[in-house]
Amino acid sequence: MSQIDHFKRYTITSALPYANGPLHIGHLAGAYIPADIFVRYLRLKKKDVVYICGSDEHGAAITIKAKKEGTTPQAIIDKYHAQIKDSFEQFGIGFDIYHRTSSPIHHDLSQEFFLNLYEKGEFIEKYSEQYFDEDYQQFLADRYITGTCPNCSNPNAYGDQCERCGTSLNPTDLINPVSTLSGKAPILRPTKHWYLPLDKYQPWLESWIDTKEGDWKVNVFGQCKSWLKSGLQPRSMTRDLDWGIDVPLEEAKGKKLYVWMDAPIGYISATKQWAIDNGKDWQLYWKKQENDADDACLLHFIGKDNIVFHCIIFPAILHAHGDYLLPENVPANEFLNLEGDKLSTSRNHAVWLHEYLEKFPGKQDELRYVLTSILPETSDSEFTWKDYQARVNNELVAILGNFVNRVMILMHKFFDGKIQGGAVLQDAGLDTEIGKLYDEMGSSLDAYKFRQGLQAVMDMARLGNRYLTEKEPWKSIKTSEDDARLALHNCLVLIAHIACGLQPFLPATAKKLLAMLNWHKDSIAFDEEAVFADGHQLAPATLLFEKVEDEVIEKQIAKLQAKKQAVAADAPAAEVAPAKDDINYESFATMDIRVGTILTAEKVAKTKKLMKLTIDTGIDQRTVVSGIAEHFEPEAIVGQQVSILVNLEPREIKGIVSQGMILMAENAEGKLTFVSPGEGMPNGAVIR
RNA sequence: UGCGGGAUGGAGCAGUUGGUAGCUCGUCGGGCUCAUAACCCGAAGGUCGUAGGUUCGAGUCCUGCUCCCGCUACCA
Repeated sequence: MSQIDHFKRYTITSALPYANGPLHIGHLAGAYIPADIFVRYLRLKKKDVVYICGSDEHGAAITIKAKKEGTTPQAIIDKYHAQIKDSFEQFGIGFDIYHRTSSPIHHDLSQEFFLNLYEKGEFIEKYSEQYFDEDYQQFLADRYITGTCPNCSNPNAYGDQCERCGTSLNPTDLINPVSTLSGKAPILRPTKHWYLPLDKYQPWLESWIDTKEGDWKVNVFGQCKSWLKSGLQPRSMTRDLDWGIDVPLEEAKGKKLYVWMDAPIGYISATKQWAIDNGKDWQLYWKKQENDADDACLLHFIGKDNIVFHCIIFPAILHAHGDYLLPENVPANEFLNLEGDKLSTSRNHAVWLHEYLEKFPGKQDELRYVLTSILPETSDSEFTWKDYQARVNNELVAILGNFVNRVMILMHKFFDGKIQGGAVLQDAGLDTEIGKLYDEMGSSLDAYKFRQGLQAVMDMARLGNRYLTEKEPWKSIKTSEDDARLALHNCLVLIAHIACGLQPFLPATAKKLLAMLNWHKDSIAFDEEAVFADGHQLAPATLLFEKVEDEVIEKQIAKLQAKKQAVAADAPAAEVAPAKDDINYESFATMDIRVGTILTAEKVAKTKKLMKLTIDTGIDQRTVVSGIAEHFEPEAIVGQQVSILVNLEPREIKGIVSQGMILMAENAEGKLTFVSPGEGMPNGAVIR
């Protein structure tokens, strides 16, 4: 039996999509399809469940996007909220409410949370120095500051991250920081912020997380333990931004709540709105009840990038507030890759949901099926169009669609689609098998094993194909009409069961099946008996799925490649680094650059980028460690003449003392070449 | 460098509390002809990354190592 079966109510959330871009299949596989299946499953078990989601509409990335597109943040969120909501509806994700964090009810509740913690004295108030733009009279979000990366010298690094070398940064790490608002250098100015003392909650969090061992998925539990082990730090819950929810304090004028403070509260405010719209009491779904047995079961479906927020920070906020339930489970998925590469919004490497819906009308369940089959439940998984084609053709069409089609056609051919004498399952073996598969589906879903659950339902169709081949009604019809009829009636009952089992996974297909059976309504509960009355008339046979032709997927693959190339062609043009500030000759003359020759080269073990080189500088032979291993093979560069800065102070890198720096030319894509002298220059020759 | 996850027949993956290694696809052979050239049966193919250990018995537990993915560090 499931451990979560006993709850009175269920509050299910899917990660709030960020309203600065459309949805892609990675989002679906991470947080939406699993949750939707689970919710539909609970509903079939007649549970009291509310399924919550909405757009996350705050944070600096939205203002950045607005600025880039020359519009307002409000216009951005309105556009993407509408688009995302529409995609979800068309795709058939069955939220009870798809809300948005820009709504007044959400602002009010978020402020209430902040004030509650504030009045309890939970926050630590701290001043820190932050960059401030004097022209615009505002503090700058990390993303509003660009400068030279201290790591790789990329002149266009952002205040939070350098997109070339991937290093995460603090704004103060940047060399020559520039405000993207005014284009001028920002100044440092002290500012006050309110910090959530996660370190204070650490002991409580540890004991709480420990109760989840063996219950939560290993990837989630492991991540949590990892953070706890490294020690939690106070985290600022306020920001100096102009887009977001006002911090409800007089002295915090102009400050906003940290987006990860307000976003999870969005689950609660959305529930409130839903309760108002439907005459319910939202507190039953979120607050601790007098009797523990009356508590709701809170589940967050998310992708692995959100684990820390849902397992550490949000629970800490809820705990600090005190009245709220904590998540019972956070079944986070790993990532979905696409055609051998990470999904990427910025590189436009994605299958966008709205494009799929447009190009594959009426094929929502095909995508649901494929994504469910490859959900990244335990490790990252991969979507390819060839796999999509194979699964649709070999499984949906050949196994499921074909079985149904065989039965329907035979019924119409032999019996005009009419059931004589009623039909119940009259085959003990078949009955047992169906029962087993139902149990397997149920226990799989209870354990959040959606792939396995779907497999169980598909096995019902396999069972049907086997049964049909065994009974051969197309033969027995010639000798005994009753035998043929009995076999087909049993198959029809099996189809009703398949339709039932399919409901959580492929809701549209389940409805189609029920319509074909001419069932009295468009759903079957798990405890409903599959029975056909005497004289029941079946609807005409139609095909459930169509084969996917080669041209269709070739087109999609070509489209992905075209997008990639378009992005690649787009990018480099803009990226010529601006000139640095002037220096005097003396500064330049302090550098001693010589011609040298690489004598030996080997990759440094356990690093991706480092190469250990021995260089003949003419003066001596010395060791240099250089970050070029991703660009060159060691054998290929031995004997290469290079330019080397010889009077750079030695530095130990990975336990090797590096004495000097090889000069490299690098373009905007990060491609490297050696800076070498022309013919006939001896080692030790001076470069100036 | 630290942490997390992974390593199972050609490919993609299951293997719950240790007890004869499974599934889907692919391949090969056969059957069937109701069916969207679909379906059914059978076969080949794995010393479960590696070296040890615990145990009557380990894919499953423990230890070392190697490789892959993510975050982190490294690019003088």
